[in-house]
Amino acid sequence: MAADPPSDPFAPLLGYQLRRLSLAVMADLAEGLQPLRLRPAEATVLLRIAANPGITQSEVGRLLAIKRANMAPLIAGLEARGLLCRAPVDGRSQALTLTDAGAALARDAYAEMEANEARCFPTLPAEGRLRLAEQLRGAWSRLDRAE
Amino acid sequence: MAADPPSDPFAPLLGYQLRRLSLAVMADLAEGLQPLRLRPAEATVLLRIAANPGITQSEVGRLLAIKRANMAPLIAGLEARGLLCRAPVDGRSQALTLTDAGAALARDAYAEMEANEARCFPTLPAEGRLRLAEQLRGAWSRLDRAE
DNA sequence: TATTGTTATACTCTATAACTATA
DNA sequence: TATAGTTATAGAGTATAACAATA
Repeated sequence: MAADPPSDPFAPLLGYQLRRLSLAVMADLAEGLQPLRLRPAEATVLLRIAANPGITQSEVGRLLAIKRANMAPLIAGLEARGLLCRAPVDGRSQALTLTDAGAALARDAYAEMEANEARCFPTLPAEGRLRLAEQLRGAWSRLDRAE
Repeated sequence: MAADPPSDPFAPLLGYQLRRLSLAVMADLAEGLQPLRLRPAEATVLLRIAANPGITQSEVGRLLAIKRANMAPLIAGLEARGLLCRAPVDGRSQALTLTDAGAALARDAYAEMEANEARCFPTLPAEGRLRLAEQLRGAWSRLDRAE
């Protein structure tokens, strides 16, 4: 067996390293959300509605980069669990708001996300974390616009 | 319509921002690899074998975090296209090496990955890119070990 | 014409379980 | 017992196309 670790063609590739880290963080988050019976995508939808009561389904999709076609079953599932309500606003759009149960679950979900951050980035100070988050946000924002 | 953009609960969450950026970068890469008829996972396997001729299938999986069960059809597909060869090493393991066509395609794939990096991170200097890549690698390496 | 929401469907990657064969 | 490879299957997220209803 060779003692030398082989050269790694992916070491300098930010795209690859980003993906590996993102997958590891998501796996930790998915596990943490399991007791709440929420998948990561469902949790983000819940938090988005909590932050924007009355937002429409397609606007949630635009903000979270989830296609309309994929929003439909997501919202239907959350509604079936009594976590959110729909109220027609103009005949084709519906305003989404959380029920009390939905709001409570959203709070739990956010607490879990913060716990996930603490588990995954224990050494990074809060300041550096925020600055890095802003950099990442700027990068994908530019890319999404370029498409 | 409200003029104020709503508060963003995800702004400070590194996990969320990492995921959005990773998805945007991967989408760009997938598009760039399409002319080569390679999916991102196939390209990484090809590059890993190019860097480690004679590596076994399960070792590739370990290095790339791809489960054995998912490696099987991946390798079979690449072999069916004449991109790699298998040579038995001990009756249950097989050494993987690229054919000439596979090696040529791996070079093209790596060129595309570098082009992808240039498109996605145009402002980041090479030095900062490498330092960030190392940080990300350290982070997921720690997380993978903790599981 | 454009937008909202929906359904159907497919693709990519990941996950587990179970099996065979070999070490 | 542990490992290598395989098969089958399921889950999660994403993608496109097409449709009805509304603006």
